[in-house]
Parts: sequence; structure tokens; C-alpha cells
Amino acid sequence: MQRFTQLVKILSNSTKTNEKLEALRHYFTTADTLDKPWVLALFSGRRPKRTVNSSQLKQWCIKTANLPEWLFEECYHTVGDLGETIALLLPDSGQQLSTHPLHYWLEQLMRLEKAPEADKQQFILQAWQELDTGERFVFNKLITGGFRIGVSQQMMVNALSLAYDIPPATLSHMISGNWDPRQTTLETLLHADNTNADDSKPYPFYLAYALEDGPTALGQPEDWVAEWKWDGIRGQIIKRNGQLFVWSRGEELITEKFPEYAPLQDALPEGTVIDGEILTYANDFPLPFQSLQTRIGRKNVTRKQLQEAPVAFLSYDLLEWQGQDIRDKPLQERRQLLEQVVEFTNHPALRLSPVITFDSWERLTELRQQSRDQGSEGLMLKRRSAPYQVGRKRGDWWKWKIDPFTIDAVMIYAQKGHGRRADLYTDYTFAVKDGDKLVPFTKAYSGLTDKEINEVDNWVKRHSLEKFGPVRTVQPELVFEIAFEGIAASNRHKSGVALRFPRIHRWRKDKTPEEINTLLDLQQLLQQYKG
DNA sequence: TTGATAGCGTC
DNA sequence: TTCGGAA
DNA sequence: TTCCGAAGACGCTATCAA
Repeated sequence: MQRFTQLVKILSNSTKTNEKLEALRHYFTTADTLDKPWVLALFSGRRPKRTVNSSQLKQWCIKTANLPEWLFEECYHTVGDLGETIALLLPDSGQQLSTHPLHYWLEQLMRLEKAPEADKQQFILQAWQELDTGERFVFNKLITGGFRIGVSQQMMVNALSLAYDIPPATLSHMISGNWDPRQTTLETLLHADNTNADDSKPYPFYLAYALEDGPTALGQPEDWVAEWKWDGIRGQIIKRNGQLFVWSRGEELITEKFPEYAPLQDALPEGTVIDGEILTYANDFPLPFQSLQTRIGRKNVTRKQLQEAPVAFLSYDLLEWQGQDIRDKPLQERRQLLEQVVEFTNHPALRLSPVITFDSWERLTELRQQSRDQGSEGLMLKRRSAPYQVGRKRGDWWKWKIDPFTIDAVMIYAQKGHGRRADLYTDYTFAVKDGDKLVPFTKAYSGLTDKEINEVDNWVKRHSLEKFGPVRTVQPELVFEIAFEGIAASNRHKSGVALRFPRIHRWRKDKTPEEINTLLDLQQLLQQYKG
């Protein structure tokens, strides 16, 4: 545990990529064999399921440190991170320190899943006693997740790439999919033969960048393929050794959630991996994302759902064909093979994302305006000659979404942020006019620069009216333009509407609160958007 | 049994 | 998903 | 150019109090 705590300290004290890479490389070349797969799991989004919840941790900390609850809350708001707050508040135990390794603590935590609350409490309190402040922080983060120390999946891939001398793209594939840190070592996982050991193993997804300034800078239109950008969830379908697997972008195995795909187990040719989008359909037309949402986290699908909103897989790329990894072939070749595969499979659950024909960028610009009519949220542009790459790479795949909506609104509440924004009011609620009243309709994450955030923070501190816990009401004076991707009816909010991806577009210092948009404007937008 | 809420996935 | 900041 | 942290809405599940 000391070793890992030391690593976390180095990582969190530095913002320099090379320093972090070196620290990780060194760790992976020298650390405890049983700890290593756990570190990879923790830093690549494979944290074990949480077995102790936040309110329990909070209560036990309050008891141990003998604090009034309000003081704990006050500390938490200042520190901005539960695990760190607790580590700082716990008294020094003065006991003999523990020498258990990282994997011991993680395995013990996992064993608590079904344990009675009293056992959990005893274990956590014991751990807090045995560990010093730095280790306690790490221990708490093992439970609550999210180290926020500037290391994520990609940096892990790069560090392992250095430590084991394997190219990042290959390595990314090796560590993809399902593996258990208790059952495997890094040496096994990163062995060249291991890529084929698991029939379910997915390929890392290739992701697109947003096209900011239109396509003309991309060169000749004939070098590019355009498709609609579908508003579903990204998926990968695998047929190997007679088995069918469906993966989500977050590398969750979601095969069982979509019984519609079960027939593909027989229909798909052997040794096939398809990249595409999971969508619900009605009358041959894709349904809004909201209808898919009811399927994502659900355990049992109702018959009604299967009838009214059946799921199909809209395929747009072929990664494996006849058992061969074909990601290095140019897109147009992969596309041809994909078309053959879809035709051969011949099942309504497997569709082909149509290619949009266009002869000039002007024509494509016109077509983009029709995106909503197609049930899509814009265009995808893919270079014909491009291989299927790993992760987000600039150059060959672009998403060109339709322009967002915008609304002018006034800030009415402010709240402090978390982590590196724990000191600042960065969390704002906005309102539109309804007659002479103001109606809150959204929160928006800050699209402001640090400089603007400081300015707003300063202003909030001088113009707050009332305090409700962490929330301050402020004089309704500051006007912002809010951008968002979509609008839907909602019961959650007083305004009756909910926005998709709301963010601050710009600070309208030129506008007064009298000039902002109204609730009626939002309602009209809602009608219009519903078509 | 109902209702609220934390947690976690999707975008 | 979005965004700004840092390397 | 790439990566990271901080942030939004939604729906479902599990859990716990009324």
C-alpha cells in the first residue's frame, strides 16, 4: 500500500506528462506482481463495484473524529472531495502501521459486498486505524473512485507501452474487454498470444473529432465518405466460435440487454466483428435517444417495449472478417466487405448505415440541414483510404453536428464546484422570464475561461442574497447565452423542459436581464423540435 | 407498499 | 456528451 | 495535437425510511 500511495503522491503533485509517465513506468517495472493488474484496473475505469456507500463513510468518520455534522459538511464543501475530507479529518491513531499490500485491501473490500453493515463498519474503522493519512486517502479513493490525479486510460496505455515495449494501439487492444485483476497478471494480459485467448475480446473503438469550421479544409470531396450521425449508443457486435457478444463504448458486455440481437448468433458469419450504433426503431425510422434510455440500464424488457421500440444494430464498419483483423485495410474495402456480411446475414436486427452521396461540399452543407428529418444529429465524414484506428485521432474521422440551439438567460443561483474548482463558484443555475417572474430551467457547466470564472466568482461573492446550504441565490443581473443540443418535455423541472448538453456559450455583458428569452420561447422551441 | 435518493451507465 | 487548459 | 478534469440530463436499480 505504501508503494501505491507513493505513486499516487507523485502523480498528483505533477502536471507534467513525462514525469507521470516515468513514475508509472517505474512502478510497473518494479511493483508487486499481484498489485500491478489492480493498478491498471483502477486507472482504466475498471474499479470494482462499490461495497460501502458515501453516507456510511461520512457517518463513521463523524463518529470516529467526534465532530458535529455541520462541521463535517463545511469541511467537505471546502475540500470538495469526500475521500480526501475523511482522510484529513480522522485523528492519528498512533497504532502500528499496516504493511498489507494494495491487492489485500481491494480484495477485502470486494468481500464486503454482501456483508452486514456492522462488519463493513468494523473493517473500515480498522483500516483507518492501521493506515496513515496518505494511505487513508488512497484507501478512501479505492472505495469512492475517481482519483483525479491526471491519469486516465490513455496515460496508462502509454506508460505500459514504455514499460513492456508494446505499441500503444496493440496494448490498448490487449487490455480491452473483460478481465479480473484477481485472476490475471499483467504478464499474461500483455502476452502477444493472449489477444485471441478470449472469444469476447472487443477492439478499442475509433472515435471522431468535432469538425469546427466546415469541411472545405478537408480537401477533395471524392476522398471522403459521408454518413448520418446516429443518436443511439455506440456498439460492437462479435461473433466468434458460435457465440455472440455485444459491447458498449464503455466496454460493458450488454449482449443480454437486447434480445433482438439473439438471432444474429446463428445468422452472422463466423469470425465477424462489426462496429455500429444501437438504435430503437418504429416504422423503419430511428426513435429519439430517450426511447433507448429506457433499455440501457434495464434488467427485464417488457413485451410492449419489444413491440413498440425494437432495437436494431446499424452497422458502419467491419473490423474482423473471417476471423482476420482487417482494421488496417482502407475504409472503402472494409465497407465493401461489411455490405457483403450484412447481405449474407439477412436479418432485420442488422442494418447498414447508408452512405450519403454528394458531389461538392456545398451540396453536403445543404444535406446537413436535413439531418433532423433523417432522425440524425448531423453528419459523419470518413476518409476513404483510412484504416480503423484506436481512440480519438485527428485527421480521418470527423463528426459535423448540426448547430446547437441558443437561449439568453440570467443567472439566479450559484454553487461551489468540486476538486480543483472547490474554492470557486462555478456551478450556476439559469432562468428565463415568465411575465415578471423568473423560472429556472437549467444548470450549465461552465464554458467560461478561467479568467471569466474568477470574475463571476468574485461577483457572486459580492452579490449573493441568501444561502441555502451550499447554494447561494444571487441578484438576477448576469446574462449568459446558453447553448444546447436538444430540448424535451420534462417533469423534473418547474419549467417543464429539459435541455440536452447545456453549456455556457458566452457571457452577454451587452445584455440586461430584461432582454433575455422567455418561457414561451422555450415552449415554442420544444414544439418546433418535436416537429 | 410507497417514495426518495445514491450510484452508475448512456449521451 | 461539452468545454478550457496544459503539455 | 492529445489528453485530462469538471461539468449537464436522463432512466434504471438497489436500498432505506416512512
